[in-house]
Amino acid sequence: MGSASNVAVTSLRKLISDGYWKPGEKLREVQVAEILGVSRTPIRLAFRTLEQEGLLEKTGKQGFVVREFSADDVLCGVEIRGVLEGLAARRLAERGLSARDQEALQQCLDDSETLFEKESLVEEDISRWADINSRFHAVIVNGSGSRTIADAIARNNHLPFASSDSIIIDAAHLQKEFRKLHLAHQQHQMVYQALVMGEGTRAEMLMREHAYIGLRYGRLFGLPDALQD
Amino acid sequence: MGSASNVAVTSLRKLISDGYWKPGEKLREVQVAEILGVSRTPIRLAFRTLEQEGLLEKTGKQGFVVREFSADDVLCGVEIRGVLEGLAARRLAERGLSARDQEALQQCLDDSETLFEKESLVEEDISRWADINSRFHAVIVNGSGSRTIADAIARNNHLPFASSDSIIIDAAHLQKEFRKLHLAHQQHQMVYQALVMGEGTRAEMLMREHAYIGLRYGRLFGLPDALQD
DNA sequence: TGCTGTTATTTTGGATCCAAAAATAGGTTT
DNA sequence: AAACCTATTTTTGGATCCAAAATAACAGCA
Repeated sequence: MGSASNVAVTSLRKLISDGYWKPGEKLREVQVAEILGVSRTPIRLAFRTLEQEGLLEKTGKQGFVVREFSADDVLCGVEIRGVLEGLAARRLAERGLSARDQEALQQCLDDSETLFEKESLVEEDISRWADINSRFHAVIVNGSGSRTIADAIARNNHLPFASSDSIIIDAAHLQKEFRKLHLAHQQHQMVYQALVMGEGTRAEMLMREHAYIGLRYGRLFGLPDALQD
Repeated sequence: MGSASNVAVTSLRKLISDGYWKPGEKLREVQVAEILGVSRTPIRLAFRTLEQEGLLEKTGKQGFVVREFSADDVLCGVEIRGVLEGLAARRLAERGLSARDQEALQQCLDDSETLFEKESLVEEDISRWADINSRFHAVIVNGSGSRTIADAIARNNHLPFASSDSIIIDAAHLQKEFRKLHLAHQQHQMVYQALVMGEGTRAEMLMREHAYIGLRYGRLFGLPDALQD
């Protein structure tokens, strides 16, 4: 188990994402300390980290409040991920894929291929897809070969709606979601093609476009309908 | 004057950028506390902030060390700014400039126009240009209308070589630098044209290209010669 | 000499304490 | 009823204290 301070960061991130406090609501150090069963010190450290991540912000007055996000912020978070992952993909294509990377990506495509052989999905397929998707993006991000780029993407991913992992699927309508996930898979295939052919500009463009598919699952964030489908 | 903790962040940022500690060198809390004349508490808070900004990193062992940057990291920092400011410019062009924004940009262009009417620059012109350049970029970043994008750019700018303000001019060769700054000015003009005409894609592309001009002054960061001119 | 296990010292992480700043409540005046 | 000033309570920021972890120093041994 990690230090109390690191635990505080992750626990707080979850509490905030789960809506324990309303947007704009102030967090009192003593209250948070009691909830997590630690003293104020690790909480104060955690507040600084969460502030940098963009989940908290200083008020004009005193203390920190949970950051309020608009539908446009959600769109921007996704677009930021698009341009950054696009940058990573372009670099990967231009430097050339290692055999290891190419295999890993191929494996992702094979895995999702078997997933989509059926006509529809069952609930547990969702987590299978989440895993495949996560691996695919990780290869590209790390494949940029730049820690600076990877860090920038990681920072942006702290916004709970911006990460490529944050695709939320409506389990009640698996039939409808099938088409959408299948499209995501096809986009992965196209990106893969561009990467192995060393077409950096095309890989970048495809990754930028691919980012928007996350928005299609953004109903929970109050996106206008026009952006949803 | 701000709180001791905020002072610690800015003071530490400067100390690190000035090379007080070598890259990879460990920072001891008590030592830093003595240097800045405060207790360990604000230092510990500052370390967290600086870690998020990317100037410090946790070692595998214990404590924080100053992050070491490669020439490629410098390139990536600049490219990241390019895609993010490009995103901001595209949004600004697509939503349309306010009269206020258009005036502010026009004023920047007018100011630099008078700067480049002469055949060469004197030393104080450099700070004049730095101010103009800073204002120009600020209008575009804020013009995106998205705090999320502005924050992402601000975070990236914490890398001391990535900010658009970090153009370093060799005062010993003002004659040679003249051409480079003049090119930057011409790029500003092109960006302005694209913005007022509402050509988002072109504005984005021009901003991305414009970012690279910072690299031309990157000698101090050990960039390979091929990237310099 | 080189290696390993043990002890001593340093350094960090968390809790507590205290003072200063800020928010709140209450009462007064207009 | 609204604005203003004051007093009380709350909350934060910084310093200090203590324990645990980690690093460094050291002795014993192959």
